[in-house]
Amino acid sequence: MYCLVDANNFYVSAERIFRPSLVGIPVIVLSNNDGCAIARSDEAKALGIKMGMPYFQVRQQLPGQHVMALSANFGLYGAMSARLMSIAAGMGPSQEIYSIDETFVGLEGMRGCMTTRARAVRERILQWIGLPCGAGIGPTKTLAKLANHVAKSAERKPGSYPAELARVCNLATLPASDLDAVLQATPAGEVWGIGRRIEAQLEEVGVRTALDVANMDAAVARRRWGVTFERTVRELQGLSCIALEDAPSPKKEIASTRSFGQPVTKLVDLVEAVSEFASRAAEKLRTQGGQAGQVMAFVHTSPFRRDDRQYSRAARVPLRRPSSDTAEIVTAAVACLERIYKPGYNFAKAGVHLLDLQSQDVHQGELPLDEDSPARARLMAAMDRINQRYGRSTLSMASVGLAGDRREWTMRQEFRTPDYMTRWADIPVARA
DNA sequence: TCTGGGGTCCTAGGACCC
DNA sequence: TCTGGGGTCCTAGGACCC
Repeated sequence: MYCLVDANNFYVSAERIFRPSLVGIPVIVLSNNDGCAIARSDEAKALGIKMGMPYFQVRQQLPGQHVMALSANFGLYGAMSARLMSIAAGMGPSQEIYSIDETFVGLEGMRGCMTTRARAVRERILQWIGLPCGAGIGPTKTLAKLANHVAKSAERKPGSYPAELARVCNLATLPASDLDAVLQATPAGEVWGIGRRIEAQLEEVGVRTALDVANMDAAVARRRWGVTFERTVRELQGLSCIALEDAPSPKKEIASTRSFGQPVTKLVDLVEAVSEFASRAAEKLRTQGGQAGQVMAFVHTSPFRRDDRQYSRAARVPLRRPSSDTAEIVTAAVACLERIYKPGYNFAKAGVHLLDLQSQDVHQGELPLDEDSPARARLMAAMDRINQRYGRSTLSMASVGLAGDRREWTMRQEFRTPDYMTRWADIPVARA
């Protein structure tokens, strides 16, 4: 059994805690560059402002509305998130922090009424830190997510679901017919794991609600849409397929990317930007105690500027050995950039990814042999002595290959006489 | 004129091997 | 003139999430 706790309009709610004057008016929080709306208060949603809507469109469409727009303050949201998570953890024995404003809590072994418990936790969060939340409970993570959606909708859109499911919704205690009704009232696209693309494809075959999805044949689901979607179907049917990840797994990839404030065309400017991104990424890497095996950089033009010629490319370079050194990572990122840069384009975005991450504790051993070290000369001397004593190629560079006489490029010597004087096997034998 | 950033997982297809 | 079957590994790109 799982409980999903999730803050309402998290960024906006976090801002309102410190600026109560924002309560009751339309508020949106903007992405970097003040580009588009990434959080909206209920009042802003009511005005028809969509998630991800560009800010300039908000201004065009709602001239007289006095929508309060704030640039994102991620430091504030992070600090608020940590408090939210620690209070929500009291709900049960295990916890997965799923995103900045959402957490799954595992309820295994818990006694008593989970609905009551969730209500208490929700109240505590509201009272202690002022964040309004919804909570959903279900036998699988997908159903807990769905329950959370129901809890929020029932609270804010009266009539969408039974009113008693508002704020805290426990699907596990619902009679089967009521559960079916809830699933029936939920569009397929609201289900966790069903995005726009799959929703449209499901629509084509007449699958429109969460109930329709739950009634699908798992084998058919897998054949057409793959295992990820099959898991979604089975989870809706009540079979847990997605485990709680209570220990945050180390990152497999670290990225630092930005859109530009204005189009960039010159290589020098891109070199600066990419160097900056690479530095930020290297910092993050060191924070998690990791090393990168590869560095990737990309640039692309703006797909929104229809009249511009479009260009999008990425390149990657392996590091000689895994590193978290800013200088090495910047050098590699700039080398990528120089391979992909083309003049004559309006670049809108660039970024750096660090790949093949591994822990700092893992080391590929290596002799400390810089080219000018005295040890290097001794190494060569030892190599020569060994080869003199045991025969040429006893020690050689790996790039020479191991094929020996079968190598393609060696000269032809089909008629050579034996090594009478320098090879034991070839020494002539005198017979009496 | 102005359209975010950071992730994960899966799959198809190419390269390669025996 | 004729050219199989089975497998692995890697990568790019799609899809999804918040």
